[in-house]
Amino acid sequence: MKEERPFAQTLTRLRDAGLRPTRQRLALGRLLFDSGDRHVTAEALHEEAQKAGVSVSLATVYNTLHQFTDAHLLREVVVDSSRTYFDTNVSDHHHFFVENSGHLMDIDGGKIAVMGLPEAPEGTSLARVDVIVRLAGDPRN
Amino acid sequence: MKEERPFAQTLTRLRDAGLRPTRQRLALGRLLFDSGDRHVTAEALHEEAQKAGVSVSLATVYNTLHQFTDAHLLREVVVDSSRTYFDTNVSDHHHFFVENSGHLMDIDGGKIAVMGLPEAPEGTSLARVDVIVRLAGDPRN
DNA sequence: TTTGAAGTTTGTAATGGTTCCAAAAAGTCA
DNA sequence: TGACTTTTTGGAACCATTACAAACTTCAAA
Repeated sequence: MKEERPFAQTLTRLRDAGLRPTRQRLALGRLLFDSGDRHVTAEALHEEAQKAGVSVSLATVYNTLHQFTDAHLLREVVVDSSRTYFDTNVSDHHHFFVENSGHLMDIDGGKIAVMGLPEAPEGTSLARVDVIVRLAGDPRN
Repeated sequence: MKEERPFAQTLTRLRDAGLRPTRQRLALGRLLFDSGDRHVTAEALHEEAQKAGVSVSLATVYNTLHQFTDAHLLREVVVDSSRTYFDTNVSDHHHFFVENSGHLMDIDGGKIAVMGLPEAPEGTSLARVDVIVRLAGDPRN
């Protein structure tokens, strides 16, 4: 159960998604998937890549995040109209959102149940139910 | 139980909120509150005002929407990162969001119950729980 | 291995919703 | 009315995101 080769895991994910394993996608994939569940913005990931010594343009970060999202390797979380978050956790779950710090935390989907949901109106079908628990942050932070 | 004077209702709301009843605020207030629950974007309300023959700048529409929100006459709904919706329904409720048309519908808060919510983490307090039911829209629309 | 077509990346320009700003206009109250 | 405060306004500025066309990679067939 040890990591054989550094890129092996991400490489497989990319192949399965039909995405060419380019240097940039591999590097971003590693940053995103090699360390548990994460919530990132494009800007933040870009900065992180720079710091890790990986040269990727911001445009590519955006492209990649969207391609990963289309391939269901990521999920977009809409909580704040000023920026878009991408979540590496694509399983059934919800979020805590700390309003003033912009910090996101997962809430396991198994823990929460939404009762009494109305039917999807005529001509539409249910795509997803998002529960966002908005928190007033501690001003001391 | 009839409407006495056209602006009376909005005027009272403004006074109660400590907002001066200017021509612009009265006009926007009427558009917003005189016809049931509504979900508007700044651009849409601006256009609507123009069509109704009310001259208001877009900047004022933004200012007013925010002031109304601060005064709890409106509530902001975050469902789509590309635009901000304002909701004239400030009571406890949730939303249907039709993903491709951008259409929002209220779901009465009494109908839905969220079970199993975790406690707010140390140093934060619960501000609000938003349930967003995302719908795949009918492509025929 | 070479080659060429298709897919990717990149810097930069463009977009679009929203906010900022300082001057002009309107509301308030004695 | 006059003096003062709050609002409104048009236009510039902002900023996250997207668009674009040129340069660069990838990949598989020859």
